[in-house]
Amino acid sequence: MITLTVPVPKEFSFDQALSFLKRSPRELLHQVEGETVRKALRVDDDVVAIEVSFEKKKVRIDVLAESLTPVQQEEVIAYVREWFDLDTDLKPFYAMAEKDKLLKDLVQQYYGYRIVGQPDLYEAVTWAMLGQQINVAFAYTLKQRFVEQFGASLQMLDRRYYLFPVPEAVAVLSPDLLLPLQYSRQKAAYTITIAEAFANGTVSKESLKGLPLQEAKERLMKIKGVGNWTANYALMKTFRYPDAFPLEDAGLYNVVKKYKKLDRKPTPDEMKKVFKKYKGWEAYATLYLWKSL
DNA sequence: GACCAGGCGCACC
DNA sequence: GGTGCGCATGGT
Repeated sequence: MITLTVPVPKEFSFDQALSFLKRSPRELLHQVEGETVRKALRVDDDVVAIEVSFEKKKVRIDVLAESLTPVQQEEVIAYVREWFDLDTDLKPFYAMAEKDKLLKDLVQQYYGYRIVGQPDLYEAVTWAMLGQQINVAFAYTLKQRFVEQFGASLQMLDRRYYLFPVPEAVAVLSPDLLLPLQYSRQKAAYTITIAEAFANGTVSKESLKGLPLQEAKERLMKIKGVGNWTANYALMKTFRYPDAFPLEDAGLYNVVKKYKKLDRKPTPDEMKKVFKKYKGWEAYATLYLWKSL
C-alpha cells in the first residue's frame, strides 16, 4: 500500500464532501464507510483502488497497490484535487455570500462544502442526462443497473470496485439492452448517442478544455439528448466553470419560489435577477441553494 | 390519484 | 422563435 497526502485550504470540509458522497445507497462508483471513501480509478491505463480519508488537516490517500510510478502518483493526487475541488479559493465567494440574505445562513451551516466534481466528462454528461426529469433516487437506480451491467470492476480485499462503463463499450450496445433496466426509449437512445460522440472523438474532455463556456456548451449540445441544463451541469462538474449552472433547474425554481413567497413558479426573468447577484459564483451559489431543499 | 421530479426533442404554428 | 406534448417511473 502507498500513502499520499494532499494539503487542503482552510475553507474545506471533508465531512461535507462525505455527506454528499453518501447521498445514495445505490452508488456503486464509490463507497463511504465511516470516515473513509473508497473508489477505483484509471491511472495511466491501469486501474487502482484508493481509500481517501482525512487526517491531521490533510487528505490522506491510501492506494491499494504494491507500487506506483511517479506519473501515476501525480495522477492520483490530481484526481483527488479535482474531485474535491481543492484548488478553488472560496474566500471571495464567502465574502459575497455573507452579505446575501439567501446564502448567509447556508454558508455558515455548510461551511467548507465544495462542489464534488466529476473529472470524467463522459460520465458527467451521461449522469446528467439520466437525471433529466426524473427524481434523483430513480436516476441512481438506473445508474446502478447500468454500471453493474456494463462497467468493469475489480475485486480487492473482499470488496468490489466498479468503474463507469467506457464510451466504446456503450456505443455498440443496442437500445433494447437498456429497456429492461427501466430506461425510457428516449434515455436508451441518448445513452448511446452520447457514448458514440465520445467514442468516435467528436467530443472529448481534452477538446473542450480551456474553451469559453458558451463554446463548450454548444459543442456538447450538438449531441442529441444534451440540452442547456445537461450541458451546464456537466461542465460545472467536470471543468468547474464558475458560471456554468443549470438556471432552468426545477430545484432552483423552488428555492426562489420559497424565498420570494410566490404562489407560482418564478419567471425566467425573476430567476436571472436573483442570480445576477452571484455573478462569477453561480455554480457555488447553486450548490448551497440546493442544500436548502 | 394527482402532480412534480436536477429536461429534451420534435411537431406544429 | 415560441408553445405544447410525450416520455417512464418513483416519491409525496
